[in-house]
Amino acid sequence: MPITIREVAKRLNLSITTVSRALDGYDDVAKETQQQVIRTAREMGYTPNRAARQLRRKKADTIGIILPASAQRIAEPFFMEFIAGLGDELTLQGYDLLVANATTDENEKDLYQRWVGSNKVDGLILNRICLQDWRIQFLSERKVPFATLERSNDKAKYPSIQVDGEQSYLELLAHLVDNGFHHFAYIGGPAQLVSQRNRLNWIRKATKKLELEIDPALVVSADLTSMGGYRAAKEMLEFATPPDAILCIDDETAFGVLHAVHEKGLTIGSEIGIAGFDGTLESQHTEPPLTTLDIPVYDIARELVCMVLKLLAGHASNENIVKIIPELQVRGSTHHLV
Amino acid sequence: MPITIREVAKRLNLSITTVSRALDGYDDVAKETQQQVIRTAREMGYTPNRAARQLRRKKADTIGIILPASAQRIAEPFFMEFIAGLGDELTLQGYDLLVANATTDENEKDLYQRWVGSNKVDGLILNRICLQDWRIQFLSERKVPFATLERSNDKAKYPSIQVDGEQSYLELLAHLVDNGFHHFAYIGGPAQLVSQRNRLNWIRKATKKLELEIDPALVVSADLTSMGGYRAAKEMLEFATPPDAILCIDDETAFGVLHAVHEKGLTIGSEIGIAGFDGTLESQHTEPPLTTLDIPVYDIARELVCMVLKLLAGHASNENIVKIIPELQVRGSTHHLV
DNA sequence: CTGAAAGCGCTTACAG
DNA sequence: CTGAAAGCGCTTACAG
Repeated sequence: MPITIREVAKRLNLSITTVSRALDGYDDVAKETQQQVIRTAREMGYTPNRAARQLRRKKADTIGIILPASAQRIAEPFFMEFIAGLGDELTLQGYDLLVANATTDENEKDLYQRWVGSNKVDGLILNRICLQDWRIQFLSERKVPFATLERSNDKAKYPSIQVDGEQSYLELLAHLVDNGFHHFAYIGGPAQLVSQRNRLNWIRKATKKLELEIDPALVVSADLTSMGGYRAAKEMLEFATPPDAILCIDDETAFGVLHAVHEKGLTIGSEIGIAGFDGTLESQHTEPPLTTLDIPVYDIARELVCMVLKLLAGHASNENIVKIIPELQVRGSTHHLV
Repeated sequence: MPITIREVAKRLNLSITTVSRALDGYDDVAKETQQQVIRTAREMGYTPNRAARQLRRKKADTIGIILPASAQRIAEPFFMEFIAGLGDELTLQGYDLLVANATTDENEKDLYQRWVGSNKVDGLILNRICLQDWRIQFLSERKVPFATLERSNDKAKYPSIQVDGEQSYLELLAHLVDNGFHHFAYIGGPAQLVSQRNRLNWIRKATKKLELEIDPALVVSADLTSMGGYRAAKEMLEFATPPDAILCIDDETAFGVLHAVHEKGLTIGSEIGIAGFDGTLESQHTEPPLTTLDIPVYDIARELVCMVLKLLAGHASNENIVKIIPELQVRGSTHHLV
């Protein structure tokens, strides 16, 4: 039943061509006609049919994000802020956000294929990038615009935001040393993740620079969930020489670590230090509040949207790389208030 | 460049009519023809163009959710789990989820108008229902299928899930009393919210039944954010007779309360009790873990999806109301381990 | 400045 | 069992 352009045209005794052009603001329409068309369309409650417009323009006015199967749940704070940022910026720019949560790897491929093949989205946002990432190859081949958080090793050209944490980790480790911590552990994620490789590298560089040792037995991989962090911490706290500082690949992992350490009965901030990464909103409200390397997740998401939309508009270099430097947020989990 | 039905037809020397019907599984197509069509389509990587199909069928295969302007951020744990549930169930059923985050009330109305007017979505999911809710009237008038979490006072007919916490609050309060707490506070949300009215009612009923008093000065309204909970708690902890137990409208509010109480230096679980509502994943990992009235947010979301899809399929009573009884999760925030 | 017409890629009565 | 044709609601050369 929605009103169509034809009905608006009939009411005004105009052709649908003129109505269409008036609404789109073409300048070859008489000012007065345009005014009338716009007013009447509004009065009648006309909204252009999306499907028709899409079919004609071959554009969906929609950007998609497919959460990787490896993510347990969208429900993690990081994703929440990320999606909020995407949604806000897209809405602002008149686009829509299509979200899917892949359940299995197969299902994930399927989703990409369907969305791209059926023109459901004009572009995509990717995160949790892997060192070799089939998604990047798939989309590049098909020339579908996309932007990513972190870059893979693939040779393709695409805009992205890249986290540069070398200096930040140096600051974090120096801070920990200042507060009397020496015996470091790192709880990371799957080895194929770019962020895992980078963060571990930065930690190694920083420890070398500060002339610290890091026990290989204390460098472990969890799965970016608080449950994973909990289990990993549980285990290493029973070692003969347990760590006195635990660095985590992200805040979510750190939440689980906090829990495990509380259970162990250690005083966080003095007996043991814990640090996360991301600076999620939740990290402010843990007990004690979590020291973390803060990246502006919400703004990163918005920037990624801008990158893709620029690609769509055609006025953008394909190789736009924005660097983000994490900011050390010192909170109670790594230092002792005297 | 995507493959169209025409190209598949040409390759097989068939008409597009036959190809279309073969793919849709009509039974008036020769078995063998059908097999061939399906195989060839797959080989060629054919995916039906969504816009064309939508235009023809007048169906978008998409369900939408517009997060109310009142929600500060999608980034809250509740929304995350909710959206995860919606997304998972929809993907399973071959539908897509369209998400928008309204920024202002105006913008919110606008979004509803656009999505409905332009046929972008076949149905909607609503939450944060108000006692009088214009969204429900708007959608009912236009006969757009929707399902809600909580019911408004409007007379419209629509499927919904309703939380019934009367008994649960009685259990919670009895538990608190058993643990030596008497002086209750409630930090709620805006008065127009159905959940605010209900939860406060249940608390009043329970206190009456248990012959407890509740100081009117300790019944306050925050805004369903942890910051709001933090501020409200900060304030009431300075009262001449502060509460020794704080009930919160949701977990998010409780997170802020925990923070404020930690700052005050009180021992949570013995000196003061704190309880939330929702049973979000995060509530397990606070310090101490948060006692809460747990509702299965993820499953509720999936059920709401099923309700709307049934409405779309035409085989559903419009007045399907499912009741959910919150389950008391006793954790460290309200009791003292001896 | 305005309109008649083609066509985007499908689905679906209708005819054979 | 298969195909020719209409039409979903737009946009956009093209003609006037």
